[in-house]
Amino acid sequence: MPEPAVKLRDVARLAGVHPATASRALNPDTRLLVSEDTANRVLAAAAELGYQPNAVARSLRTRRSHTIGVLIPDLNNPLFPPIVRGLEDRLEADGYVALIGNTDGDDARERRVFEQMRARHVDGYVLATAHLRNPLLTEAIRAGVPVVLMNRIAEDNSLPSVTVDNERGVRMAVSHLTSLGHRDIACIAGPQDVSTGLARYRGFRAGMAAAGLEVPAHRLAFASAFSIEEGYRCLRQILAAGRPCTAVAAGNDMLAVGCYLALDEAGLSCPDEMSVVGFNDMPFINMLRPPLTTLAFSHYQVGTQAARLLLERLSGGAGPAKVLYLTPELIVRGSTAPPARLPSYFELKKSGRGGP
Amino acid sequence: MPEPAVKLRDVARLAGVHPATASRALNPDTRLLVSEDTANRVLAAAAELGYQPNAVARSLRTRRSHTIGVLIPDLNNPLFPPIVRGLEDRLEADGYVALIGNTDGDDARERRVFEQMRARHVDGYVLATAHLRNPLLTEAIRAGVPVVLMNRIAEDNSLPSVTVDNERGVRMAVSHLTSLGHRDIACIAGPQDVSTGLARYRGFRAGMAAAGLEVPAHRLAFASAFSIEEGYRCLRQILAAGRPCTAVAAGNDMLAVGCYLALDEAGLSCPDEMSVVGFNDMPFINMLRPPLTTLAFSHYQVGTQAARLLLERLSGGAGPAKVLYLTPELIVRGSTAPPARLPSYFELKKSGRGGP
DNA sequence: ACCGTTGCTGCAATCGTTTGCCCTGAGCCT
DNA sequence: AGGCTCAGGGCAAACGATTGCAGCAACGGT
Repeated sequence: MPEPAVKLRDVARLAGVHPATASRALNPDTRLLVSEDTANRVLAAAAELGYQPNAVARSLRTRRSHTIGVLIPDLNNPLFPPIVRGLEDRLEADGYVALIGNTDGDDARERRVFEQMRARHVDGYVLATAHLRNPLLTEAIRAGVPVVLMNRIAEDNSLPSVTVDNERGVRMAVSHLTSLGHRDIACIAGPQDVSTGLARYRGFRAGMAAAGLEVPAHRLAFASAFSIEEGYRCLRQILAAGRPCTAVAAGNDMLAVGCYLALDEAGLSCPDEMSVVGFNDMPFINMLRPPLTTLAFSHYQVGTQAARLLLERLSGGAGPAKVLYLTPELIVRGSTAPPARLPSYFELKKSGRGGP
Repeated sequence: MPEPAVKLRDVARLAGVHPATASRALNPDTRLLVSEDTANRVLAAAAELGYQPNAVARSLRTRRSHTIGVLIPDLNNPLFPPIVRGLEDRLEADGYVALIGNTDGDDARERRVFEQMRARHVDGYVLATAHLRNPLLTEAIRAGVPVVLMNRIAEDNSLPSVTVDNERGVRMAVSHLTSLGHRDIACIAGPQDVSTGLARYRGFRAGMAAAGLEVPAHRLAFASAFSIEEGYRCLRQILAAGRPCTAVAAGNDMLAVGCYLALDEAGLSCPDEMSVVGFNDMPFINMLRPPLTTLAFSHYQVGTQAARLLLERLSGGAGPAKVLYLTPELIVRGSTAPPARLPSYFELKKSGRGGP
């Protein structure tokens, strides 16, 4: 027995006023248009009936759905849940809810989800999937819907975004490694068509240059995705080159985890024979053995800040797009140590250790 | 320059028909009410204009929002992202989207989120937060909104739900431990007011009974939440009792991770001095050292099945509530091994090892 | 005493779709 | 030929809120 929902009409009737008046009394912005006396009567009536405005009807009339579309690559990536939590918590405070869409890095799927959201008239988008050049962006802008970028930024800084200072982070990582005594440092760079991949790679080159170190091609690999598999593949590739190195800077923690697998397979121990440093300080990454040295920033805050930027736009704030950079913090854990005094593992390998 | 959205009226005009006719032509269920000829004209017009129906207006009229409210304790718990993905993927196939709400195990917050969703007229709920007795349940049912339970079940099986066979899983775990030679097995049980906590504890008792083993009170601890902290606290408590045991069955993987911390602190090695088994096979749990022996089931499938059950209800399927039990699979990894031949660590402890 | 102002409230249109109902014309049967 | 059914499609009323406009009192100023 579904109970009939109480609507504005009922509240108005109980308060003895016209629905229009009730509407004004209920909305804080228009409350001053009605006398305090009737406003109170309406409020009381609404409370008594347990009135909940019909969000759908309201959206239709006001053309605001109080819904935000959030596009992320994959919720299963542990980086995203805290970010999403931050977003949702902040949005909720302003009466908005988030619609989460996973794109799996697939352009077609991204477009589908985007359209779905558009049909539901989301008031704005938060994108964590933006490639450096992304047709969706121009499309959304043309439709007049505010967009905020998270974690990644647009080529020309033309959109509000919140991200971590990636370049600086990797420079910190490199400087940590060199101060431990490493000179032969490999790099597994992320995809170069997203801003994080690019900026971190630039950070690596800058850090190495600042230390006066070379970056030979055989110590460099480009992952096609920020995934464990790619990290594994890339480190294998570097090891296969047969030239010694004592540390590797990975484009993010997932790639670093892939490195762990490749090291295991090669029978190399971390950090004794190879130091590894990641980026992101994902949840649970500190539970690995060895716990990963990485660059941390508040994921939750990325979410709340992105929400803040978007809410600003939604409430009419115009002006130039703000780009927020969070400062990363180097968290030194067990995966980095001074380079071994032992003969390089490449020598050991030749003498039969290290397995297939 | 926001471009004006194309609406049904425009399509109708282009096709030279009345909006009502266009509506019927566009809806596959009513298409047979218009001649094939006009239907095609309408379809063509819609395609040409890139018509996207206004979901809000439709919802208002049809009283179906094609939105599902999903309540989970915390997205940050790695168990949930795959479940949510399963849900979303399955729902999307039927044109539904999910609204995710995190309750943080807080009743007040749960109620707020629930109301929020009700105001948005969600067509159904999927709850992963259900306590054995939950006022929200009766409320939703009274409002005539279908509800499906995930991961946990209702006291009396009165609601459709999908869960893993918890009791059986833990019996498998216990039998694995006993077959390794363990006899002194501790248990860290989860909260007893949720079905998972209760069923797994029952499974433990059943498994021990089947093996003819005792469960003394000092080898039993009840966690107040499925958290790392509680796991840590509980194992500490058991170790503090000073009575030997060689294995511990934890109520889920989070509790097991807490056990790892307690063992580290006590200077005990896993699995040499203490075997640990978890439940859930959370993402990344296999990356720990040692990799955790645990009970696996497809989280993704929990989501898809829950979605399926709900969609069934939404399309009018009545009948008794189905309760789906997935079969767990024991994944043996490095955290379990035969009990040590060494003198019990409790002896070692007395002789000064094992820290403060 | 009259007029303008101000403060409150009601009226009705509107947002974009869906759907019950009615109308029209064609086809068919007797 | 008349009356029947029936398919096809238009009309208009919803769904439940918001909001421009107008009415209407009370009030104050000259």
